[in-house]
Amino acid sequence: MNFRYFILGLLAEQPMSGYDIKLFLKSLDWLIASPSFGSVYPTLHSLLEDALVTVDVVENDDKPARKVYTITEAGRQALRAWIGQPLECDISLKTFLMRLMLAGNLSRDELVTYLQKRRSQVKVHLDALEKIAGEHDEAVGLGKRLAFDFGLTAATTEIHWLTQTLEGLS
Amino acid sequence: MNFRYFILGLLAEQPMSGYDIKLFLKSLDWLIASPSFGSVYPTLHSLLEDALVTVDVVENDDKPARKVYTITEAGRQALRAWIGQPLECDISLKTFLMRLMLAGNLSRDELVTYLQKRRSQVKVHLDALEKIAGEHDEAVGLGKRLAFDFGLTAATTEIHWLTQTLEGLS
DNA sequence: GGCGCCATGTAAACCGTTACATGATTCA
DNA sequence: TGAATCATGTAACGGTTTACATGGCGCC
Repeated sequence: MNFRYFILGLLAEQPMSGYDIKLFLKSLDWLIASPSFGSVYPTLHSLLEDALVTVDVVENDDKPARKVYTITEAGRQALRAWIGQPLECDISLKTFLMRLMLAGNLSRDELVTYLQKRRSQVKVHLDALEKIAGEHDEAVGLGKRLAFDFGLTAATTEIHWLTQTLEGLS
Repeated sequence: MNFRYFILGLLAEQPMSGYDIKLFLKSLDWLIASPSFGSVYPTLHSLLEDALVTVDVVENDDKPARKVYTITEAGRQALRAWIGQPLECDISLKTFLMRLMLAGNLSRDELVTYLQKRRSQVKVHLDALEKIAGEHDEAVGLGKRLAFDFGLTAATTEIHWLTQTLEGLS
């Protein structure tokens, strides 16, 4: 949801310009989401104002100058605080993946806990979906039936993936 | 994304109050998304203003009065226009599922075309993901590797589901 | 010359959330 | 008495998109 910390997290791995960030995010469009330039640049300005990043203007002879942003120590601290905060009942897939991408800032144990928590949350929603899919059962329109079926498949797959990933991690 | 037409689509199946809609959407929270009351009621007012729905105030003795909204012929027309419009490069999973849920307004052929288009779009994104996952391969952080892996699994599963569903439909 | 890419930025509009207000009923 | 559910609504706020503006380079 909030790209602010995701962008900060990307800068924690390597300094980037707003254009770089936008391009990378565009390649993740399907997986996560791609904010527009009109969202990326102001976010960067805001991070700069809060001293979580610094800028270096890199001049190029043939290409326009680039503003490369680098994370500061305060930025790393803020990032750790954001990543460390509990998952609540958040469960948005996009947020899960954004945080997962920044798992480099997590210890192995923290990552395991994160994935386990996600798994239990998906399980809750799978059970809930099974229940309402059972209630609506017949009579309900074809579209709803298909959508419920897709949800069941997606949730089951995610739980399976989480279990396998957790096994690979231990 | 835009709940306006999704809500209109739900009303096409049966008249509902804002509260009913919110409850149903809440049960779909994980699968699609659940707009708040502060979003549902104004949307309903807007639909009413555009004469796409009508209201009936149903008084109850023990419970508060409910405002039950019913779709009009103009509303059905607007809904058909929305559903009929091409998918562009939209591909947001939520939008796909919202439209899928309203498939009752589609002919069998249109539904098949819709699912086929979705499948080809997911395939494009699967290929793109495989490419960037291959590029980043080693060196890239654990988090990114996991996220890419999840994306690959999710996309593969969706394509598989679409293929099976299409087979079941013919 | 025109198109597309690189690169940055701003302002208005849009859509949604959060937080509030109201008020009746039921249950502990 | 207080909390929870039912039921509707408004206003401020926030994040994002859309649409614009700028400007140089390389290619056909």
